[in-house]
Amino acid sequence: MKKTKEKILDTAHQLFNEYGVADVSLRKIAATMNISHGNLIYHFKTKNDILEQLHERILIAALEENKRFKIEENPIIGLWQTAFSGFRILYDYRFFMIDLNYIMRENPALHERFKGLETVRAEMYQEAIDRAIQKGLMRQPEYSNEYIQLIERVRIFSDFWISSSAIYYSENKNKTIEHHASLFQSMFFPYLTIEGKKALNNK
Amino acid sequence: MKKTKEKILDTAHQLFNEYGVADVSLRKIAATMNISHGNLIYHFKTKNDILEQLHERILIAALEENKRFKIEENPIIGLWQTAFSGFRILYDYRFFMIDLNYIMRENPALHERFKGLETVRAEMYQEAIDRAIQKGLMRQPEYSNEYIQLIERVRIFSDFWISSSAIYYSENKNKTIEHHASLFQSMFFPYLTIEGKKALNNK
DNA sequence: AAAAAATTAGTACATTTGGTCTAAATTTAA
DNA sequence: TTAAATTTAGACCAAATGTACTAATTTTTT
Repeated sequence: MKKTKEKILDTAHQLFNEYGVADVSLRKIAATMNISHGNLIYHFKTKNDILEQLHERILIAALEENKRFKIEENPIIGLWQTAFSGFRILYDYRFFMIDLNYIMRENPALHERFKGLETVRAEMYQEAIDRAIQKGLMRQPEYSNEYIQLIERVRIFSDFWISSSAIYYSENKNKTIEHHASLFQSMFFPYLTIEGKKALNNK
Repeated sequence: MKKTKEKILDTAHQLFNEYGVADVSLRKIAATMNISHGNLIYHFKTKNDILEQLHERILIAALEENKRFKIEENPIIGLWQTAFSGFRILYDYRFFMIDLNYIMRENPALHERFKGLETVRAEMYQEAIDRAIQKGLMRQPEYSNEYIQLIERVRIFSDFWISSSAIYYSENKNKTIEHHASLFQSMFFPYLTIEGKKALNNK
C-alpha cells in the first residue's frame, strides 16, 4: 500500500513547480493533500528525501521517453532526439532545473550524482560529434578544443534554458519547448557541412 | 551618517554569496555585523529592499567598469569588452545570478527591471552584429533569424554561466572568469569571416 | 546649551518550521 | 479471528523568522 508515498511525491512535485522548492515546507505538502504532518514525516523524513525520489523519477521518465525513439543513423539527429525527449521531461519537472543551485547546495549527494550524469552526457555528445565528422556531416574543428567548447556551451544551455524561460517567457508548455528546441539546434548549425545540412532538410 | 546602511549592504552581499539568498535572514545579517535586529529593520524593512539596493550597486559598478574602456572600432571586440567587464562585476555579486529565479519570484519589481535591462542589452548586441556584418567581420546570416537566435543564446549564457560554474567548478575567481570568457568568445567564432578572425588575432 | 531628529538596542508576539513522541486506526499475516 | 505490522492523526517542543513597539542613546540643528 504505497499509495500515500506516491501521492506525496505527486503533490510535492506540483507545489515545487508552482512555488519553488525553497518556499514549500513538508507541512505545506501535508496540508495540501489533507494528511497529517506526522503521517508525511513517517514516509519522508526530510525534503531532501523527497527531492531524491523525484530525481529518480526524472531519470526513469527520461529513460522511458528515450526508448521510444529508434536508433538513428545520423548521429546529429540522434543527439537531437535524445535532447528533445529530455526537454519535455525536464519541463514537467522544471522546479528541479529552476532551483538547481538551491537543491545542489542543500543536498551534496544529489549534487555529486548530477555532476556524474553530466559527465556521461558530455561523453555521449563527444562521440556523436566524432561520428558526424567521420561521416562528413560536421566540419573538422578549426582549433583544438572547438568542439569541447561547443559541448560545454550545449551543457550550459541544456541546464538553464528552463530557468531562462521562467524569467523571460510565460507562454504555454509546447511553445516554450519548441522555441528552445529550435535554439538548441541552432547551436550546431554553423558547424554542419553542406551534406550535414542537406541530411537534416530531408527529415 | 550612512555608514551602517552601507555596512549592512556589504554584509548581506557577503552572506548571500556564501550561503545563498534563501538561507540568509535579516537576523543573521544583523548578528553577523553585531548590531541589533531592530537597528537593521530601521534601515531595511525587508530582504527585498536590500536586494534592490544591491542590484543598484551592480548596475553602478558595471557602468563604472565599462567606462574604463575606450571606444573600439571593431564592434565585436567592443561587445566582448563590455561583456567581460560585466563578467567580473557579476562574479563579485554572483549570488544574484545563482539565485536569479528565486529573487525574481520573490520580487516582481526587480523582475520587471531585470527584463527591461536585458532588452536593452539585446538591442546593443544586434547593432554590434549589424555593424560587424557591414564591415565584413561577420558573415551574412544563412537564414533569417540566425543572429536573433545567436543573441538569445548569448543572453542565456550570460545569465547562467555563473550558475553553471557554481555547480561544476570550485576554482578561483580569475580562472573561472577566464574560462567562461573564452566560452563566450567561442559562441561568435563560427560566424566570423576570415577578416573578422584576422582582426582578432592582431589584438 | 537646548531642542529636535536620527539611530540603536532590546523586548514581546504570532507564525512557521523541523523534529519527536504516543496512541489510535487500519491493514496484513498467522 | 486474532496477533502483528503498518499507517495515520495529533500533540508537544525548540528554534528561527518577520513584525511591531518602546525607550535609551547619539547626532544634528537651532
